[in-house]
Amino acid sequence: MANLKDVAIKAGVSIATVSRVLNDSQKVNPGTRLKVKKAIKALNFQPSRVARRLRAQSGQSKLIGFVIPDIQNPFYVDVIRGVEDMASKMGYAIIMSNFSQDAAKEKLYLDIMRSESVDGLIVAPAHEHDREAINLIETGLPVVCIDRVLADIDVDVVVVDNRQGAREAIELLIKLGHRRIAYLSGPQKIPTYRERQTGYEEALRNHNIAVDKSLIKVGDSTHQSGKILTEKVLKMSDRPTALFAGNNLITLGALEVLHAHHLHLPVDMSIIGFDDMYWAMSLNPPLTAVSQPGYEIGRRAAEMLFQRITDVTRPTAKVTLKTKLMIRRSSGAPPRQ
Amino acid sequence: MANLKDVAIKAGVSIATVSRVLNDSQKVNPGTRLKVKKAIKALNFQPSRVARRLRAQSGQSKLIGFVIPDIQNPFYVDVIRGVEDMASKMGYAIIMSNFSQDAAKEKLYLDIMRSESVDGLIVAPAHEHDREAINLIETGLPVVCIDRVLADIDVDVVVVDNRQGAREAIELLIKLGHRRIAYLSGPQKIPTYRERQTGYEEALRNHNIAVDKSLIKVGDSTHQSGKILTEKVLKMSDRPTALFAGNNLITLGALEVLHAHHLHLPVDMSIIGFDDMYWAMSLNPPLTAVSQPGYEIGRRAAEMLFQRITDVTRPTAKVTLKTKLMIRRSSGAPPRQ
DNA sequence: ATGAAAGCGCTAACAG
DNA sequence: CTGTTAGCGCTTTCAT
Repeated sequence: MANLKDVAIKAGVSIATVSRVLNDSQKVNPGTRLKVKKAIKALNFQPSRVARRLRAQSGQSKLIGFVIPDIQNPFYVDVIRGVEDMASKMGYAIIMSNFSQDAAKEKLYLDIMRSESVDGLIVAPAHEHDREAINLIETGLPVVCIDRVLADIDVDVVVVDNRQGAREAIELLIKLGHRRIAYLSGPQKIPTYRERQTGYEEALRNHNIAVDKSLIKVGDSTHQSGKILTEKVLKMSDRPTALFAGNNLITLGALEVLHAHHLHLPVDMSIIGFDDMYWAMSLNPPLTAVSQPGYEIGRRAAEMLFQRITDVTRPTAKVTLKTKLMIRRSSGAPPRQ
Repeated sequence: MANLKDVAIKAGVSIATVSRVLNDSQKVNPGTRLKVKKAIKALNFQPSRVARRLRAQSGQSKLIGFVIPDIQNPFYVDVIRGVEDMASKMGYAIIMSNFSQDAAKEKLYLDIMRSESVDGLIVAPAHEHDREAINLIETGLPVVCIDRVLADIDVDVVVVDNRQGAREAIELLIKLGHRRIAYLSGPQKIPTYRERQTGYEEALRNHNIAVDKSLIKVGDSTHQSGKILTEKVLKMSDRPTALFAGNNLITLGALEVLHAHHLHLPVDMSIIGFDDMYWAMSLNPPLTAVSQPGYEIGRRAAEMLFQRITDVTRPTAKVTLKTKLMIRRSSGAPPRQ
């Protein structure tokens, strides 16, 4: 690969001059500039981002990192697109890593990001006491958390109103006549699932329906877990008439089991999922879902990160985005009596 | 961030010694090693990958890049996981970028990868004459192509037997009694779609069914395109009895339209999709699909890349993986007469 | 307007 | 076994 020196020689100038035209800083004689540009093109020269970053002070690398909890979850894919669009608009490059909910990998990638001298990082902490994330923030690196908050530390964050989103979903089911509604939850240590549960319980209480703890099934946030929890629900003697799934992977798992049991949705069982998917209408019946604005979350997070990189001292902010209940057919009609 | 020098001072040794314990190269006095390790921990020191990479000769960065055509497509998500698992097993870090089928972005990210001094790159070329990809390979950077081959250039590649996969799918439909089968294709300039079409036509010819060009609908590789093409098919006066969708996004779009028209699958219309998804069983009816081993493609591609990085002169190889027809209910029973 | 040179953090060759 | 030192490719004073 050609370097500055090669270009300088070819153009008959010093490397400083080449660097100047590269960054079109200061005054460079138009003639010289042209010569240099020609040399750059001729050599197919690309400045090394690595050398640049080594030289640059923090905040000037034009590089951010994004550490993704689970790339199999379409929600994060939306977030990625949002981050990316915003970043490319601002002239930033992104490096992303997926840690598949594996704590060791999370640490590994967080370390890599740090040692890649990123200007800042977007992180979805594993849970609210995520030591890795906290340590990282304490080093002073600009960080924006998404999806999940962190306890005991002040940090920029963009989240969604999980409680409200869940409540609306449950209220729809109640309005439709359901009284026994199961909640298929992800791990309780993840705050989002607790918040969704709070919304679930609130809706029930508001309508004078006692919360039956046996209807709250807790697993992890995977497709597989959705299957297991749904099987459990179907085995119950006083089976609920509706399901509220804690995330989209759980929803998909639940649907698989429901279909396998040849249940007719929504008549035999109603279901609402947390997280919409662009292909929710390809499901049969089309899925009623609490839509999180994943793209917007990504966009806002990137935006906040750039602001913090520019001004490290600005007060931290918490942005809470609204969910939207997408009413389709899976929530359906009143339950059979 | 602490650097080598800080650690050296703290441990009372030279930076060379610190570097040695870091790379546990050569002999270092166990006592000294301990002191250094202690200093490293105390300062929470992390060697800069940037500086390391600047210093390293090509092939020693322990960093590979992966440029993804469309992260919304679950197929690539599987590939990512395969690449990642293999890479982390081999001690490589990955940087990935998604270009959302946007040629300008593809070039941008390819350039960034190059200027990040990656040791090698995994690429799914936009099409077989993708200039960017070809230029890149010509610079001598180790590259492995996946999913799509490149014309006129010798490069390592791992693909799938698209022709065979498509043929099996169509043969199943024929066996089920279908005679009029539509193919919802992605862009013809992408070789995979042409290969799938060849398989489609072969199956038809093998069973003495004339190929009706009006049944081959060409769009792009998106969900939206799947919807449009399916609407077209449904408007045909001599509507086909089965659909073969060119990729999973197209499949999902097709399903959405089919359900919207209240068609009963597979009785009113049978469908087989190219590309399986882990939630194909969550669809109703469960989707019959040609499963591409995405994870395995990623694993193999990473493996080949590491081999090429180690030995640039080895002859290039083409790995062709088999697809597997996952017969579920959407392909269904014979068509109504 | 341009060039010379220092130095970002690290590794490796060489000396001791 | 350990220290000294020369760069890797670039940006940025400081001179000219």
